[in-house]
Amino acid sequence: MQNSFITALTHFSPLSEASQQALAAVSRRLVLEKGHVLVNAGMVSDYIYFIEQGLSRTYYLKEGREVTDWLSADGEIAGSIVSFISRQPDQRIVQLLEPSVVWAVSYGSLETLYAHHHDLERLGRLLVSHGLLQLQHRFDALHMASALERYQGLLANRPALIQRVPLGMLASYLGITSETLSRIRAQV
Amino acid sequence: MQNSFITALTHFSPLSEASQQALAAVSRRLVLEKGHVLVNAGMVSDYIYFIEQGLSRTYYLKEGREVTDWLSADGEIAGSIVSFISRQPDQRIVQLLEPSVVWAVSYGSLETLYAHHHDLERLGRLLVSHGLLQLQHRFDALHMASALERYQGLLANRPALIQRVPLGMLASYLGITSETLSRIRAQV
DNA sequence: GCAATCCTTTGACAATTGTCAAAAAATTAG
DNA sequence: CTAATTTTTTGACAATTGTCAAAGGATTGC
Repeated sequence: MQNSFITALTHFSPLSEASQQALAAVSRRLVLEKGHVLVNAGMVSDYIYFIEQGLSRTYYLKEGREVTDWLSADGEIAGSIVSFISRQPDQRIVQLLEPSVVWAVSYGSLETLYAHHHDLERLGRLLVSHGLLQLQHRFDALHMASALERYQGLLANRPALIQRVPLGMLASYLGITSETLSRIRAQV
Repeated sequence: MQNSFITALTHFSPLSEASQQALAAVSRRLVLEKGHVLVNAGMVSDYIYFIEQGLSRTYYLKEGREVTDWLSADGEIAGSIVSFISRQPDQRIVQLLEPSVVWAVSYGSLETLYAHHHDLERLGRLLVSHGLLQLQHRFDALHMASALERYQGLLANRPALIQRVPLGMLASYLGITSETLSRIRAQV
């Protein structure tokens, strides 16, 4: 077991030596600068990313404004998940907010690996399940919650993001405006 | 291929005869009345359900009010997904809104099937992926959207629900109050 | 290091949505 | 079928949040 990416994955589910090597063979490690765009809008995203170190933001434009959909930091998965899974174009853009080290795996190579290695297919299922839990948790945090509750939830669950992500992006991540978040911050 | 449940699943991914039979052997078909509680709050949910016909609502209490988290109709999966996946207790309750015919499969039997049938593990991955897409779609529909936009989104995407689900439940499903939804309906 | 740019804060005000209460309508149970 | 219960609608008002504009800070690039 050689790299941080595969080490992190095996914490979800064990992998045979063969599977680890096959996965390592199709993963590429990228050292990228802040601002680099991992996925552009309007295309089918062919890659999924694992952030060894750094920070990415997934966002889209709604009525000319950027809406932050997701934030991924060290040890997490990043990408335009909807497009990657559905194999359809999507308007989401994925951009690095910090200089980052990421691992990239293509959809096609994953498909091949899944077909040949049951343990990787299982790992894939568990990773998607984990993603679903995370998304549901995020959904719950916004559902029927006030702007203050949303901010407090973020503070409780992902405090590091508050330091690392510009306020405007955090605001739309929470489904509120920058002005409202700025005022909440001033009060609390 | 004998039942509607397995037929629906094979539309996601093909299953060998052996897998189909193994799955059929652990699935139970239930004919239940309106109001029946499939999953109670505070416990680990051991079953996942497929609704052959009918309608279920997943909800929880927040400050004494019911918050509708999910609605599942004919041909869809129902249950307390968070608890089922995480194997942790959850406050969500799943209740039938109509007399329904559902198929139930236990977590334990699914685990066993996954371990022995790669094609079922793949199907599981694809089902969870599909669930993730649905949840993301629902999230997007509420993110940075007004009450009117949310209602119009529901009207566009799941018009049947508006006929079948009481207004109060639809309102909290959309993250708004009953009064607001009632007024939107009166205007549009 | 400094100018230019971008981001955040603050203010004034408007729009949206929530709250509480009561009436009207619909549904349920006997 | 009718009474009881629950749900939906409506009204009056309050609270929250959004919008626009401008000032103040911070960051970036040369």
